[in-house]
Amino acid sequence: MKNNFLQEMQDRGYFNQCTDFDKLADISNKKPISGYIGFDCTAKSLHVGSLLQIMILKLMQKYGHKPIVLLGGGTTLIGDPSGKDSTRRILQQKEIKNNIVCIKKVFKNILNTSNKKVSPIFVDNANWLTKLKYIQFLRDIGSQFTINKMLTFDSVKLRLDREQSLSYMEFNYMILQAYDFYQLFKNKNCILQIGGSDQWGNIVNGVDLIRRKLQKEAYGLTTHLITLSSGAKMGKTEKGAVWLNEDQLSPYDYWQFWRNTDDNDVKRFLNFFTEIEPKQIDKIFKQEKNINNLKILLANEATKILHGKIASKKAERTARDTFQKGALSSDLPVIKIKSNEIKKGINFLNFVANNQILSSKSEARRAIANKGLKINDIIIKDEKKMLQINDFKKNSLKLSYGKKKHYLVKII
RNA sequence: GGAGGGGUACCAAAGCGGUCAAAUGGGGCGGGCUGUAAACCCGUUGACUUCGGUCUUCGAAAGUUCGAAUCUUUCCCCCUCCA
Repeated sequence: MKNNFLQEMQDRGYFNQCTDFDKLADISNKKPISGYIGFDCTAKSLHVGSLLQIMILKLMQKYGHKPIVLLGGGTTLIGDPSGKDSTRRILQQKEIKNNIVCIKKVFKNILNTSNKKVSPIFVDNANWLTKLKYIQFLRDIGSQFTINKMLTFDSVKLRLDREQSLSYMEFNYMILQAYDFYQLFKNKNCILQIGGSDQWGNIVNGVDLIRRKLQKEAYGLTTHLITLSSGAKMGKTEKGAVWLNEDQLSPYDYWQFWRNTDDNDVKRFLNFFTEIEPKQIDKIFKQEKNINNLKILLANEATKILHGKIASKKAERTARDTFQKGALSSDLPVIKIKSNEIKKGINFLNFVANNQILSSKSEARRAIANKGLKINDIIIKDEKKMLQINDFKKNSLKLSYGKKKHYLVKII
């Protein structure tokens, strides 16, 4: 059985496994379906680790299916033990609510919200989970699960094998996730749950629960977890985690993240994180031999999806100006200083520490000792340096920390 | 509830009265090489400093001592076995 949506899932390398591939293909050939993916709300923004999942929601839209975005306001109160060594910090409900508001923005940027047929539905499982009655829930839902089976799931087993504690609270996570699927199946006619391969157990539990309680078939599908060629964890820039929200990571830094992709990951990432057709990607790879041009393509396309065409172009231009021409570019982060202060001279160490370029004066001293700080591409050697008016050209100077972090200092 | 083991920097893990701001490895950061890549090599990794030092840190608090991550007491937390 062939289905365009699932075919592209495979072509792009998203697809890992499915509870019943053929039947799912059959159903989605006949009519548009609804599918959901759950997202954690532990931070104010998602990061690239979640981007693959969002791309899948986008792909559903492409083929006319309806994506449901489940923001786990309820499950985040508990914390998913999958793949974690220790219990996470427990967040307050208020904090989670705020996180949800912030996280939603990204989905609105990336997904198609104008076409009513495929525009995403947002749900928050706090709406039903926080209203559960304990005894009733145990009788209705808890009775459907056996501890024997639950103990065999990796999320539980690995923790126990490594002799790390797993609280009863976390142990319940998989039941709640199964219950989510059950709720969405009943109320939103959602027949599919998608997740990373580490979610397989949780997803299967949901499918089982639906079968037992409703005698109906739901489907689960998982994606490969992204690994880097280097084996490192994906999602780091010069400035830390790769957040998707613009206020946490600028479009320029986001662009830079993709620009710095490992050679061996470029092709996979073009498939994963752009909308260029897989066949087209093959063709481009045959034509373009300069890997750096392909990285620029990746950066442009990926940034376009999240921040839009204009921001993407601007980031590319800034990168070209700073790296290739060594010139000042207006899109670099700007630090403003007052003209009367600069006339007196500003202690450079203080300046660098106070503007969050480095976290302390000691660190700044070290950076100078390691030849890491530059003004207008000239290495600073003297830690007692004072910033002076003659360091500036036309009221501005380029301050660099390392090779990739640049700032524009302006006199106002 | 009983018996034992343990809590050290971002993580893992040594140290068990002074030479400890604390070995080593990983991670991070900077430099070199290069292609804004990988690999590799070098440096660095508490804060402040007039570069002489000073201050804060080894689960928490109190104490012994000229001197404590190291010894004592109390408390908190984690793990294993038994009940």
